[in-house]
Formats: sequence, structure tokens, C-alpha cells
Amino acid sequence: MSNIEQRCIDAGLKMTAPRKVILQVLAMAGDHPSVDEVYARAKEIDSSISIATVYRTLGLFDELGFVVRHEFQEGYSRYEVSSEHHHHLVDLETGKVIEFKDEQIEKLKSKIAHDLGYELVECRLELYGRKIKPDE
Amino acid sequence: MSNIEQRCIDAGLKMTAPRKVILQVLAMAGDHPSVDEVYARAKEIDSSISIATVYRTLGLFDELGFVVRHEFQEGYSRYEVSSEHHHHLVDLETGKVIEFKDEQIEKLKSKIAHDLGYELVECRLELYGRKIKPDE
DNA sequence: ATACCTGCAAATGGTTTGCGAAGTT
DNA sequence: AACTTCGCAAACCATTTGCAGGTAT
Repeated sequence: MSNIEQRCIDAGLKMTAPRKVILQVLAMAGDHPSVDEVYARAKEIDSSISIATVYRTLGLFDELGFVVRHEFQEGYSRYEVSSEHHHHLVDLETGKVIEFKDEQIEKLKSKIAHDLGYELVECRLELYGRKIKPDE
Repeated sequence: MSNIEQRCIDAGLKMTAPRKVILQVLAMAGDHPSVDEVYARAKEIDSSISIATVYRTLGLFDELGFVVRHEFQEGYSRYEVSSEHHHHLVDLETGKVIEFKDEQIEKLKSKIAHDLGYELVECRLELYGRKIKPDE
């Protein structure tokens, strides 16, 4: 039984077939799939699943903190299994999402908020860039 | 004639009544109004204006770089007259948007992108926080 | 005159939701 | 049995768009 599955049970959720399928999809996902992608992957396991359930389940998992919902500048949401705090760089040409972590940025963010008289609660930091090719 | 109005003419845009009204609204706005807010303010000047025109005009001004479109985590867009590069801190309690600039952050962003093999093209940096009250 | 613009209303598209049926505990 | 959860289809809602009439240049 997966880590999240146990946490679902602890949270009092019923372990239904669709949820197990979505959990399985998330466990296998090393990327940042959109709802449609999660739906497509889930359907390969059980074609009877409904996209409404995918939306509901991902929303639920987000509320419970099992996944993180991102809205990069694409017009739809992507989800990732939550892990250590990090930010993202989006490849403007391929759409590929790269994760990064930077201690200096973390400190700077808090400091800036503080200097403005605010306690930093959350933040969104996304870099959008183009891959540098050695030969140009 | 406003600065942007001149730039519209230079860009070859026809200076129609609706555009002048929206320009006037933007010139008066010191904040980050949503489309609905721009629409409401514009209607006070000329009630015949259509929200489709507000959407079209703001989209056009955004393309031309006269305004900047933001999508804070609210489910709709806000616009601001473009000025010097800066980022935003959103007050989670009031929704108020505070602008800030930080040279260190700018350098760090580029460095991070570079270290990942990318040229930084654009970025989104939003802080969300709660005001620190002296008595707590 | 002729592009370009506008208002209106309909369409879009991702996301949410009401409902009755089905599943979990 | 009691309460969730599901699939389906309809509803939502911000935004976009087709169209036919209007307007700046």
C-alpha cells in the first residue's frame, strides 16, 4: 500500500477503485501531469473512470496536501505529488517543467515580505526560459 | 493627450471613443483592476461600452506592452499600466496588491536559470502574505 | 472608400456540480 | 444500513469570437 493510500485512509477517505487508480497514476508519475493527462493515464488502467472523478479526486488530494496544483501560464492546471518545497522553470519551447531549489531565494522572499510588513504565507515563483544551446 | 494614446496612434490604432475611455480609466488607475473593474469604471464614463471591447482592448494593450496582465491566484485577470519591472505581494486578507522591486532577486533568478542551462525569458514571482500587526 | 472597430449574443474550454445509482465500511 | 463516492450530463464562468452595422482616417 502506497504512502498516500495510507494517508487517505487516515483522513477517513473511502478507498474506492477510482481513487486507487489515480493514486497509482500519481505514484508512477515523475512529472507534472495536467488533469487530462492524469485522466488519460487512469483510463489505461480502468477505462470506466470519469474525468469528473479525476477533477474531484485531485482537488481533494490538493486540499489534503497530497499533491500540489500548479497553474503555469497555459490555461489549465497541472499536479505533482507533493515533496520538498521547490520552484519551477518552464521550458518555453517544449513545455517541460524543471524543478529547482535555492536557499538564497527562500531567505530573500521572507525578507522582502517582512520588510513590507508582511508574514510570508505562500508564494509562486516560476521561471520561463529557453534552453541555451552550446552552438549559438 | 496621454502618453499611451500617442503610442496607440504610433502603433496605427484607431482612436475610437471606447479606447479613449479605457485609456482614461487606465490613466486614473493607481491599482491593479480586474477586467470587471475596468469595465465598471469605463461604464461610468460611457455606459454604452461593451465588456467584449474591454477584453479586446486590454488584450491589445497587453500585446503592445502598454499594460501587463496578471493572473494572481483568483481565477481572473488583473491589469496594470506597465512601468518599471517589479513583482507583487498580495495581501491574503484584503486582496490588496503591493509592488516591490529587488535587485538581488533579479540577479538570482537569472543565475538560477543559467545554472540550469536556460536563458531567462520571463518569470512570475508573487508573494502572498498576512500583514504583521505590531500588537501580536 | 475601406480597413478597422464595436456591441451583441453565441461559442469556448477548463472546471464544478446536481442527481440518482453504486460502492465502502 | 448509513454515508460516501461515482459517472453522466448539465451548469459555470471568465474569456473569446462571428457577425452585421458603425467609424476613424
